Amino acid sequence: MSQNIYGRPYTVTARGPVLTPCAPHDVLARLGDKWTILIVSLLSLAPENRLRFSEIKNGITGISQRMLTLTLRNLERDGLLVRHYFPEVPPRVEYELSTMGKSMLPALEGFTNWIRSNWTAIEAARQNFDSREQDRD
Amino acid sequence: MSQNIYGRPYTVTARGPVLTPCAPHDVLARLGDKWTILIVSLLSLAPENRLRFSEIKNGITGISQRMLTLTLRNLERDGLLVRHYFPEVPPRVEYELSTMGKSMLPALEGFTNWIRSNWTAIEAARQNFDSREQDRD
DNA sequence: TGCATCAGTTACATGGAGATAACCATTGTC
DNA sequence: GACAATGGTTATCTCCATGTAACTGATGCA
Repeated sequence: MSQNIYGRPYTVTARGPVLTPCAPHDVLARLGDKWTILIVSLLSLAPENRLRFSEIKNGITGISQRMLTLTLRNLERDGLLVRHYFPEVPPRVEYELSTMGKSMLPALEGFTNWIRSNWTAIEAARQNFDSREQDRD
Repeated sequence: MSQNIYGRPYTVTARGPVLTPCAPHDVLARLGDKWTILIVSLLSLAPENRLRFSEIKNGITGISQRMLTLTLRNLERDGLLVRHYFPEVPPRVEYELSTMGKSMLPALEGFTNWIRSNWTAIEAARQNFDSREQDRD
């Protein structure tokens, strides 16, 4: 009786389907934070999907050193990118999308294609909603 | 010279690609919050993609009335679902995926399929990373 | 001597997401 | 008269993501 949708197990009861929390939220939460998808996108554009720390910092407007480090650590922890450290002076570090990270790109791109196609509609819906809400007094 | 990836405009400079922040982060942030994707998933399972407030509340373990209301408002604001209000006593309210909301499902499912396929690898990478980090002293 | 480079780390402050719990109006039922 | 059902709103609290800014260490260069 237990089934699966969007990575989430669910059971169909007399009152309708009942979901239990599960995996995909973790991944969506990671990509939904402020910087992760920008970094992944930037690496997807780079030759060999590989860039230095400073190249990423220069490529993403407004990110601080601290947030870049934190976000890269999280991506490395999840196995989505690989950190190559060269103990030179000054030190050099390169970040590269892992095999798993690269395998994510097509699926992610399919979804972001939908976003690109519908973004103006979403913005219009928001404006419409906000202006209608303004009336209630 | 300006191009587009993942909904984000970028320019290729001598130092590599430079991204400017843009739309898709908004949508990923919405779906990456704690409850949104659970609600969308639940509605995608329902007949006519339509459920009552109380049915959603019963279908999602642990969600509070407040967070359900807030998350539904945000989805309605974005035009991803439609709110049907019936002024009976006690009141009845039904939430239905909009046309745009339904059109999102295939792309979203493609992406969550990738997540489902790679989730165990991600968890393994996390454990590996955490145990290696533990050694450093 | 002093400053720049690179890739960070550390300390501190802040806003907002989310949790918890009480309250609301209307009606039907016991 | 008390209570349940429905679909909320409101107040208060906590915690975490994020921002800002200073500091690090080895070396090259002026």
